[in-house]
Amino acid sequence: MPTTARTVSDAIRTRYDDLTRAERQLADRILENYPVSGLGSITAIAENAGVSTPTVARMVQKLGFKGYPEFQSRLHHELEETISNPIAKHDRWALNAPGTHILNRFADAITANLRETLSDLDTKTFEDAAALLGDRDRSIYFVGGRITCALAEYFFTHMQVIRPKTTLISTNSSSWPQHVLNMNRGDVLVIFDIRRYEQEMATLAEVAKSSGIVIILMTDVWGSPVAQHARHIFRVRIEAPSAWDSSVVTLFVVEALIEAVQSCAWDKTRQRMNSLEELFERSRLFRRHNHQKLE
Amino acid sequence: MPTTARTVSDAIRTRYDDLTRAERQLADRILENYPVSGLGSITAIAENAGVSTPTVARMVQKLGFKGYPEFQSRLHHELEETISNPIAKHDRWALNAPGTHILNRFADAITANLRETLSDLDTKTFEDAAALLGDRDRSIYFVGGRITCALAEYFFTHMQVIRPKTTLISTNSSSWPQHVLNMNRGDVLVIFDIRRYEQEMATLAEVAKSSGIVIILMTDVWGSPVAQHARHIFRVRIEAPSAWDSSVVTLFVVEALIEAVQSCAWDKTRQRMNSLEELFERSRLFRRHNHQKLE
DNA sequence: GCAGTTCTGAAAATTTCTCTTCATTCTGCG
DNA sequence: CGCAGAATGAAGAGAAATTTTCAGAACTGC
Repeated sequence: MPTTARTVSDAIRTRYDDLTRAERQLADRILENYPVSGLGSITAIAENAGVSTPTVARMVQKLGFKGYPEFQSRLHHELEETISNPIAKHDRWALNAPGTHILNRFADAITANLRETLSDLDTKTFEDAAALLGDRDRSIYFVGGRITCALAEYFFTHMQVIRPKTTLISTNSSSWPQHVLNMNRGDVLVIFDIRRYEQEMATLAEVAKSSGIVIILMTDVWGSPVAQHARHIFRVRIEAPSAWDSSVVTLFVVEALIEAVQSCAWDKTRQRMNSLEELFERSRLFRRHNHQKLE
Repeated sequence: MPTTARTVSDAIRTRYDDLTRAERQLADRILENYPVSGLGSITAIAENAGVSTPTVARMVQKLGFKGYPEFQSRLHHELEETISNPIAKHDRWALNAPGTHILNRFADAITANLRETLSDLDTKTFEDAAALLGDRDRSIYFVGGRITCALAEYFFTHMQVIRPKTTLISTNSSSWPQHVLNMNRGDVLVIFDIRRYEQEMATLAEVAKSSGIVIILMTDVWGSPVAQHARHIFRVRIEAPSAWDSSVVTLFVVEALIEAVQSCAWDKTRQRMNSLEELFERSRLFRRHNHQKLE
């Protein structure tokens, strides 16, 4: 056992750079369901990772173990420590932190939020919203509040790659009138409005709706005033053991929507992404100049 | 496998009366440290209980298993269920959608990412990073790439409320030199660099480090080139059933850090937040003007 | 492209594990 | 005490796992 690493996972990570392709594939698989993954025989672990047994044997030796049996016995000991420690039972996510550590409390809260949000979420709302966002005849606009503008931006950045006609509206409401002016009947406005609802956001929604704009709203369970103007509403749980609300589940919904839209019309998207790739490549060349100056 | 018993321990207990002296001694030993005791080979378990290997072989057959391997594999499965998080076992999150619906697949992937990230995360890294970010003597700078700049912005927006001397650096690298110029020894640079690592980011890190700037890096498990310059590294799992990587867990870490920093020096933070509240109130009044115009 | 190197898995060699046989030991009872 | 019957473990046969070898594949640098 290497003296530098305390656990097997440490050993794997510290030497990850030295591993070969097949070995990394194996290492990833082991870490994926750690430490249970190492329970079975060398054959089982190899098959599970889609590599040959010699690869496993070689890697564990590379990691500093005498052989697979020693590797496995280490794993057994770690497992034993995790299991026999009563706190370790279920409620510990970060293995080397107490159950009350902020990381563990946060993890509990977020999974609860995710579970509750999803069990409340109407699949039809999701499908319909995805279909709207995927409709290339409609322009899409994104707007968020002080905190949520980062989410709007994240959503926008991805959608911009996937399809044309996407616009990010600044959080600063003074720019809103001209945006509304540009919108056409049937266009889609994605609004993020979460606790500390901003009154102007409701006004924006009202005005937009009366111009025939379709509104998709991301909000919390208490419901923003925008709700009455929105066609599709995502009510997300945002409670966290923190002075702040959590945006993790909101981001989850955003990412799921991105994937839904993307897979909807993969062919169209693909070509667009390739073209963009090239452009990014070129702009990277541009930027290399700047970085010369930076040095 | 006996149909009556759900678990191995059940099987042992229901047939305990039929066991012989040596078998009971063995059974007791197995139950004593269940289910970890059955991790090793039949030889190990026999020695541990002070009986011979045939005794073990006979007993497991008596209990209804075909042989020791079957017995052991049952034990492994039980262990696996105990270890892995019960919430993650839900095969359906969104109740009215099939298990293969994108929402459910995403939820599975994200909880797996969360679990793996947290079990790999060194608590000390977390504490140390939080302490750095909470140190009001140091200026904090945030920078992200094309996708991750939204995360940097989210982090920045919160930290800005919590403490002074926070700066968001534009993704556009042409602005970087002047920022580096402004930084002082001991200042903190939070870098988001995830897959599709950007070379200039590594250059920025290198330059910053040589000026005595402390770097905190949020990256994926493959490791960005920035890693060699960073003092604290958060390796986050980002795999999702999508053409895109998931930033959900990264955002989780960010929020946990925000809360850790905030609770660190709550008194100082509180006063600052109150002052800010007032300012926001006033600016809201400003904005009401705009919205009058909007109508 | 090509030579040299590294990586990889099939297969054989080796070790270890599991199970069965069988002789020995133990237990209960007349 | 001695015997029948069950229980136990030593030893070996057989099975499975682990390691090593080696030849082909993949990659790298020129």
